[in-house]
Amino acid sequence: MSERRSGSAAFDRPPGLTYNPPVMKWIYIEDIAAWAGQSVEIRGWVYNKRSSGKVRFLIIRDGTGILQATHFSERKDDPLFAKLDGLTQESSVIVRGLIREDKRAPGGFELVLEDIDVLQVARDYPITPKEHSTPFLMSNRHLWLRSQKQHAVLEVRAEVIRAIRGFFDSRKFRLMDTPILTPSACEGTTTLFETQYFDQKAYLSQSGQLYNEATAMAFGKVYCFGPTFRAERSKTRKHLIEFWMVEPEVAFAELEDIIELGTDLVVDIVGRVLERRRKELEILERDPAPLEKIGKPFPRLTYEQAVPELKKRGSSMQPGEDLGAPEESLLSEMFDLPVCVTHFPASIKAFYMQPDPARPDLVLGVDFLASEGYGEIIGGGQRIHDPALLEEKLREHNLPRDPYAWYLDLRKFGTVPHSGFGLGVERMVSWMCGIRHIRETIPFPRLLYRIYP
RNA sequence: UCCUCGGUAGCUCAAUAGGCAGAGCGGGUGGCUGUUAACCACUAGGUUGCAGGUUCGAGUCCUGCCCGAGGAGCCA
Repeated sequence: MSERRSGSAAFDRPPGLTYNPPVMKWIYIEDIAAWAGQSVEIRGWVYNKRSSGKVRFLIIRDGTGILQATHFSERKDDPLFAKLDGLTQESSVIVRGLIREDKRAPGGFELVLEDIDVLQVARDYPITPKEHSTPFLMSNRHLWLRSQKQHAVLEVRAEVIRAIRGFFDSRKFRLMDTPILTPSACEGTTTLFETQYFDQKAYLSQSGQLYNEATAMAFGKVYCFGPTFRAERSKTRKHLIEFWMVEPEVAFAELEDIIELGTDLVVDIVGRVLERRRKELEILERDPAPLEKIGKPFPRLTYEQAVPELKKRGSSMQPGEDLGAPEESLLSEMFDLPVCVTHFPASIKAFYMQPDPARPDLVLGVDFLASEGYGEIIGGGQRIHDPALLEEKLREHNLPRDPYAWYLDLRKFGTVPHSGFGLGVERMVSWMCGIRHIRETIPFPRLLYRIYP
């Protein structure tokens, strides 16, 4: 240990009050392979430690990876031993030493300790390297994020989001952010969070679609990507109260165009995750084989084709009813690929959906059901472009005309057929990761009975 | 909102038929020269979710409440 070189006079001061210029290069663990044979500095937290007489193993994480640091000494009173033995799980440290390739070390590289600065010895970290219950971990979500599996899920999430943005940006879609505070319901069916907007009521957005329709008429092809809020008392593994959704909208596009767009998007995301997040899938013990089968085209069924197939497989649903959770599972068991279900009865869908010209009782909508039973990942379709028909549907659904005046304007000034859909980011991530419960696919999930932390 | 299940040490759980509330992990102390959720020994740690009831005696049985989980409906 060299007091001067490491600037370790800071040991006894509160961290953050002094800055000691690094003498060794500060690197991240994810870049470790490039530094083999050199002495470097790693700044991170103690993940675990082990010891055996005159050897100490310190497992360090720095947010980008995990690295084993080692120290040997013949002397029982070795000053580094004293420091190492005082460390606890999640203590913050700066370690310096030589990077060496070693097959016995997890990850293939280890750091031979030369020096360590202890920023803080953490006391009583609640998450131990044994099993815990989900409620306990959820109450400690702010700390749970540090563990390897949660880390891997959120790396995949970041990759899915990069893939989505890359997909639309490269196809020259314009990103048009839609408002979160809105004056009224988008669809009028689901429950909205109400809030005060100075002297009037406002609602948290449950979809950017209606505004997307306006920006699509201004920019041709657009997408919005943001948080969405549903005040539904749903309590299942597929639902979050606050979730992220990407919604493209394309002027002049019809149902077929949007099905192709959705298919391309899903194939692109899956390919990207397989290409860049193999390591994370491995940590999550997610078998990549089912994902490797994903390619164009996806199997298609109309609602009316699906109903008898479902009955054959034991469903008790009545014609005219919407697909329930058991129906979703049955359909996804039929194929190795996501399934597109189209042409639903108008009665079970939103007011703005375009009726099928051949069958006015059906609408040109599409739901994409992920394979392996991960449920609906995309919902969308073609929107009504005829002004008179839209007015009629508003009346049928008992919706007030005034709040929709601007929406009706879109059909008044150069109306065109147009289509779009919404893709739920968390459902996509849970499918990619093979995680059954959606609550682990977002850093801080909002659930029916949980808003802490 | 409805149905089902659960709440015992900081955490994960056990406790025969109603009869002295226990173990592992984590913490502390000591040991071990290559550990991989290391291991071994010792040690501290309890308002059994809350309120009431039955009983000589309640973690266990009864009533009410609180909290949570799984599922349904709704959807991405």
